Amino acid sequence: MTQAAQAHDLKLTKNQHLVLSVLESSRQPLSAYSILDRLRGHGLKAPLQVYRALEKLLEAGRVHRLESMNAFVVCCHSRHGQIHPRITAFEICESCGKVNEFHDEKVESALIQHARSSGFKIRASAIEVHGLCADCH
Amino acid sequence: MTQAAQAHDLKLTKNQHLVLSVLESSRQPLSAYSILDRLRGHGLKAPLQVYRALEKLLEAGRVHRLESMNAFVVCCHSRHGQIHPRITAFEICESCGKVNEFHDEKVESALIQHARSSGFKIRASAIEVHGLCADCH
DNA sequence: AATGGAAAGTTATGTAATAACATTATTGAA
DNA sequence: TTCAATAATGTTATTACATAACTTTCCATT
Repeated sequence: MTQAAQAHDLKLTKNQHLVLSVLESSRQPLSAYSILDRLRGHGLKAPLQVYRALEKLLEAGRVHRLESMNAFVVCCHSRHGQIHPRITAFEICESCGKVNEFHDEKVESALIQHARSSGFKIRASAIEVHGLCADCH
Repeated sequence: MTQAAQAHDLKLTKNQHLVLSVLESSRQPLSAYSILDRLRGHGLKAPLQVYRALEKLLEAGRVHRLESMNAFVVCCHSRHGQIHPRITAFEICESCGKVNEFHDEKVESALIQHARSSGFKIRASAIEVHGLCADCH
């Protein structure tokens, strides 16, 4: 990710703004198609319009993709222009659907250390834990 | 996962055996459809035949699903009847496609500790690191 | 042999993502 | 301002991934 791409004050285009708004107002991760459904009233008609917006929002660090769900969530640092930690992890509640994004120093250093010892060069990671959140069990 | 499902000496059905064989003979993870393609010569015709076999193999702990790739790999403990560690992680090479399954005590305890502190009850996890393996960089 | 449950077969459909190409907006330098 | 370059958008079609619903076959047990 480039510096420019990390800047959170980049102007969003119309579609990017629409998609981000939908994600921000959702309490759960949304699939691209369910985002599309919510935006048909705003003139969006095709999956690509959503996927292209998501691509830019991902590059800009404003949303995350949950690989194990084929779904997207806003990044908890999306506002504020914070520097985003390197390794992001998610706790995903199978009951209420809520997602807790977190950054754990120990998880990160353990993965980095393991990579170093096996000669692996990390470029991206997907760390997704499924289960029940505190409210649901 | 039940005890019975963990037993590795369970007899496999014809389709389960075919699917497992294909995965074992592949140096890379395979999608369900590419498994199907390789088994058309053996009479398989429909995706469901593969997905059903995969479902059983996953339950039995003989293969893993890579969520970030929509693909499947044999479990490195598939033979041997070993007890499978709780938390499994993968280093996936973006150049040669090879997957390194590993079980890291520090990663596991960090995730468990974080879950405990946030009141989250872990049921499953997907930990997939993408990058370049030692051979490729 | 009868039967009950698991596996397999088959067709259709649902969901996720991208290809290919045409058009419109924006930007930035001459 | 004008024009070229780049980015974004729109549109249609297609590919890839996964499951629903229902039928038939297989096989262990009575």
